[in-house]
Amino acid sequence: MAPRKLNAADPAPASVKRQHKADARAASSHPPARPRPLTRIQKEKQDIILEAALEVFSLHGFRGATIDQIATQAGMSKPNLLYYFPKKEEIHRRLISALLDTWLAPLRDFDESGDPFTEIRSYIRRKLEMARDFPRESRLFANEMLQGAPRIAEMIEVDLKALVDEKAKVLLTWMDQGRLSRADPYHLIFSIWATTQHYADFDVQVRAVLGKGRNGEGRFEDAARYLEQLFMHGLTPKPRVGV
Amino acid sequence: MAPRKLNAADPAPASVKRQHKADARAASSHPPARPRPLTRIQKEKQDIILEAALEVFSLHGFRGATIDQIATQAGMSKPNLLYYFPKKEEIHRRLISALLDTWLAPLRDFDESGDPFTEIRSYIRRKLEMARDFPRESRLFANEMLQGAPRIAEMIEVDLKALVDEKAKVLLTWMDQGRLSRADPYHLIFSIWATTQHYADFDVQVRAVLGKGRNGEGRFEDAARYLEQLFMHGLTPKPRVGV
DNA sequence: CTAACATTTTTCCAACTGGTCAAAATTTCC
DNA sequence: GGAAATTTTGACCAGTTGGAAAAATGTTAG
Repeated sequence: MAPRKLNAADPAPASVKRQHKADARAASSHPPARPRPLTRIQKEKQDIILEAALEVFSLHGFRGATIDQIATQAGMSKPNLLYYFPKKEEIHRRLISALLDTWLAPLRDFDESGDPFTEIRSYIRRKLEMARDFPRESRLFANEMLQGAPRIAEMIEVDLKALVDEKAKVLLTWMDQGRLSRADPYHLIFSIWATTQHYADFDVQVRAVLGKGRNGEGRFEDAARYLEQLFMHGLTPKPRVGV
Repeated sequence: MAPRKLNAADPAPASVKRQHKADARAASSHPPARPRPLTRIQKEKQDIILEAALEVFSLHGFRGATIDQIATQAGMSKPNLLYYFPKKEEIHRRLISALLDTWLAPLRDFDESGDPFTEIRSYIRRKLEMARDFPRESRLFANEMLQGAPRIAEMIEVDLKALVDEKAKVLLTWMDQGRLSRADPYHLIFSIWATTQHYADFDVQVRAVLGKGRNGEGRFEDAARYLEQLFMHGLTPKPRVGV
């Protein structure tokens, strides 16, 4: 439930800088002493706010979302919300960094010692499950990407790149061993990301095109079946394909 | 250069409703007479504005973009811009409908009488070229989708669906003839959309992950090679694949 | 009960937003 | 050249936005 951090961007110091009087608690006059025990109530409210913010940000993007909308969604007044998160950006930052963490977990679990096809298949499954179960997170991420990832540029240039480099190497090894069709490992990963996240990010379009009849969860089962077939066949090594 | 319209959403009546005094020209007092000859200069300025708006909207989405930003980008004052497009929404509407038109052209050209693999391969190529040459259009579209396509819901539910239904039928025919591996045609189309548009919509991520060394246009050539391989192998019909 | 702290609400504000309007500058057409 | 039409600008506005201040209302430990 608490996977390793890709990048711990929310240490606390930043967010507590001028926290409500709560930090003077327990101690009396230490300069920037014991930052915050963080009440259970506080944690709860913060979660409610983050949940509401996810809803709003994922739909309208950072600029398009307003604190008022988030507050309403969270069932509280704007100033009350600002009591917990003094800055709009803070809320967004928290969401993004929490997101990146879980978002890349499936890729991290990519196991070199496993069977290539089993690994790829289960990676696709997991990504697809995430698109189904956490579409808002996916859209939040997509929104950030569309805008040029101003707030997470470093994260993707350093941490994400390192992770993908590592996994690309694994894929290459498998290819060298003839256990996987030779193909650009980076683009292979991109294509898995793209095809799976598509079902979250372009959900409206998918639903519209599939029509009313095919909109239950079945949609994702069909997608899984199709994608498995595509990637399994597409990456099965073969001496050559008769033209 | 002027493909058939998917949906002519900008007839004129709406946009001329209270146009600058220009419409009183030529005639003198016809009720809603001759709507608009539309000067060459007007057309030019409008194009400049639309170009600037594309830049801004594709980056920030509808709500996130401001008229001031667009005006600055277009090198004119806000009131001046509003002289040409009295409403922010008008600009956006124009962009979207122009976009849909060209965006779906490749799919429309999908030819039943052609060879399945040739058709699919060239469809992928074209979509990839569009991602390369018109990334902003792609992002504008993606932005709209992420937000639930409030402004084009009907368009995708009717026109787009009809087009995809038609092409799905073509794919099914090919599959029945054993010329194409049996697979869900809708998800097949989705996967092509997803993988190709990914290179426009997630451009930052792609660049970051590929690293500085691989950022020239070569990126797209690699992608094209990879995707062709994936889809060609993935969809080649075979009696069965040994597990 | 009450002092100390935590939370919430009310009020307010300055900056920004989409948009108006009339005057000024420019272009067009005779 | 000059009247009429078009285009551009500057001043302005009402509504919204992110956020600050402080008063009001809990809550809790002694």
